[in-house]
Amino acid sequence: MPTRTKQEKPTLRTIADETGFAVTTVSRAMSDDPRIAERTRKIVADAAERLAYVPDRAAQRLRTGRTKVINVFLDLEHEFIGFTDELLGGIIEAFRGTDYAISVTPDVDDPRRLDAIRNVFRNRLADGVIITRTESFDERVRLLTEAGLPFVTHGRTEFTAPHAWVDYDNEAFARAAVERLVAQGCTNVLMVMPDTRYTFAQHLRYGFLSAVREAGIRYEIPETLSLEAPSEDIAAFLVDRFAQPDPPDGHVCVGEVVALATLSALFDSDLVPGQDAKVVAKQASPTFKHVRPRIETVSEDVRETGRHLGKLLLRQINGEAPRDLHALMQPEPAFCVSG
Amino acid sequence: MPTRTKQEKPTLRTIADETGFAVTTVSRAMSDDPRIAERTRKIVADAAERLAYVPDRAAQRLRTGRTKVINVFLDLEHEFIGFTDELLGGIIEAFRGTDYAISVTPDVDDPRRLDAIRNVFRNRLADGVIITRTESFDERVRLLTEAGLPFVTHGRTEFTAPHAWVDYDNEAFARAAVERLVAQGCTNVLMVMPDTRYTFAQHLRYGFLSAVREAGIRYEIPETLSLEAPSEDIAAFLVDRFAQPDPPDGHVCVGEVVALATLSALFDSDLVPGQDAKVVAKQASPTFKHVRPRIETVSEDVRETGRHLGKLLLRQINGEAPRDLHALMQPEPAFCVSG
DNA sequence: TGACAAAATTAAAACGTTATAAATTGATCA
DNA sequence: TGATCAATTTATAACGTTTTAATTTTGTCA
Repeated sequence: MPTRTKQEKPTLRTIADETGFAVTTVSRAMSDDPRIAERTRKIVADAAERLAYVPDRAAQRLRTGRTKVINVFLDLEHEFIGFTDELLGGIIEAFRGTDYAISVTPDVDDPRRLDAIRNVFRNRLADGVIITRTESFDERVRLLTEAGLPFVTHGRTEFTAPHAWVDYDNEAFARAAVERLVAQGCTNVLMVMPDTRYTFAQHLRYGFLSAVREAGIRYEIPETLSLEAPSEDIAAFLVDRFAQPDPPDGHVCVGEVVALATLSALFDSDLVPGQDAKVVAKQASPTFKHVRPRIETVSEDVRETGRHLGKLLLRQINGEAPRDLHALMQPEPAFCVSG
Repeated sequence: MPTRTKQEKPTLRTIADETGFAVTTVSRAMSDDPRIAERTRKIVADAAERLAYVPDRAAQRLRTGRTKVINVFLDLEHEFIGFTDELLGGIIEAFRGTDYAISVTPDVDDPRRLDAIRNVFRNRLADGVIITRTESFDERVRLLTEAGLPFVTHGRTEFTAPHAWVDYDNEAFARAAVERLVAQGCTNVLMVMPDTRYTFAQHLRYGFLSAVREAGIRYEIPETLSLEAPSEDIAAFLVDRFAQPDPPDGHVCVGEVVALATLSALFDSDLVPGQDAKVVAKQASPTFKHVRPRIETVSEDVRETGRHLGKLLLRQINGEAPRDLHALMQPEPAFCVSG
């Protein structure tokens, strides 16, 4: 048993007794309230420092209603390479130096997803929320807007009511990817699409189709397959496709997992990437550079995206209207248009 | 403005007024206290249901000192493939159904790392802690033990005082990997080691060396290089090595990133994996199966690891002594020895 | 019937903070 | 000198829960 006397955790009361001021005065002094004399604030600050006082979160939260917690809903079911790490890392970076805690909740893909959101504001679990994999008419957005809880979405919606969002310019990505394939002489390009309920599916499709039409080449979009399918299924589908006549000679890969699946399908079909078919992929993780044979990539800075998500949420919590809180991340040179 | 009247959030008080019982009685009834008559408990439960009552976390926390928060320290700096997602997913799964929130904090690799831990118990931020990348004599473990805060480590330590941990049997992994290389005829195997301060480095080394000696083959452990180095550096080192005489003909890769780096180095040196050199890698993500050419892998079930971390922490919070709270995850068949 | 214990309920205090309203102090002015 | 006002400080009351120590009600038995 250590000799060290079990000393009480210091509270405002402790400082009050120590300095002779009232608890109210100490509380005000701690928040640099101008009503408290400069000299008093100094005395209190010194005492607080000496006693290693830290305010009690629970008490503050009970009294003020502010939780100092941010809730992030993350997709922990689908396969990604480094996406979650980077996004979370960026979000956390944005809150560094503040006293916010980052709480993570799985964003399950079923009706319970709305209950999880309701739980947050019914139980006052967080001051702000970040959601990912946004859909065009996302029920979560509707719910959060109605509840008046600050939130930022990763991905846009098609609601008229404004809300804060951060998105990657997938239209520009798809366009750029097709253009690169065209430049390499492709005449029939394939892209596996995300489920149409996600807003970014529309952006991708638009960018893809307009670039394809502009170039006057053919394209394939597998209708029976989505980006959310198990990557084995995607690979199997492609192997099957490659065995049929007139296979695509170019691939736009919207993520690293589908890129790897595509490369494996080519390999397993005795086709050589870069020769029998060109591949352009969206790259989000640094690890991807080790993939061989090398393929062309268009990069997405996911960590920066996370940082924006956090920063915009913070601004909204601090009172800014969500109307202008947007950031559209640009492909390639990590350049970003921020509102 | 919605017509819906701003109705007050229901509290114990609301239920008390509604049912005619005292607040104390309602509180006890809600926690199924046997001192409260069965009939009363029913009445209160019904009222709570009808009013959609949820207890206020802040008030509970202030009163009881219990936060209902778990703090997970995560490495968000190093490159991984799917590791963080899976571990976090497993941890969250373990707490599903409880009302614990999972809070994530970056585990920075500098002196501040201890401040982050201190912050947790000085500020009563969590009821339990999970730490990763455990070192043989980890200061964080010392600190947490002294503070008496429940915690589980991912990775063992060499302290005599017992604490809860979950670990992967890296000794078995290294041994199995070498044996597989030997079976394929390798005579000079190379392994890039993690920094020696991490406990699992000792386990790897021991398994690796004993298997190598047993087989009577040669080995290489680059001394100037660690697993934590940027993966480009690892690839560059290997390319350089391959240009020198008597290159290794077998590789044990402790992770997917180093495996990709190794494969890229082979490719860039015009060597063919599986032919000029065999590669065995630890596989933790499902995505890795798309890597071509196929290499042999030994799998690690990271999600299951996360689940164990969470479950053991929960048991410890509920009063079990940490002495027997261990789980050693076995390679390959997702088999696990749990204490 | 009253006494007494057991069962059921309750009032009051406390956790540590902040907001409201009131009280004190000191300075200024007629 | 006393009145007035601004500058400081303070007592008190919440926030919503749980715990401690009472109090009331019910049931049992002589």
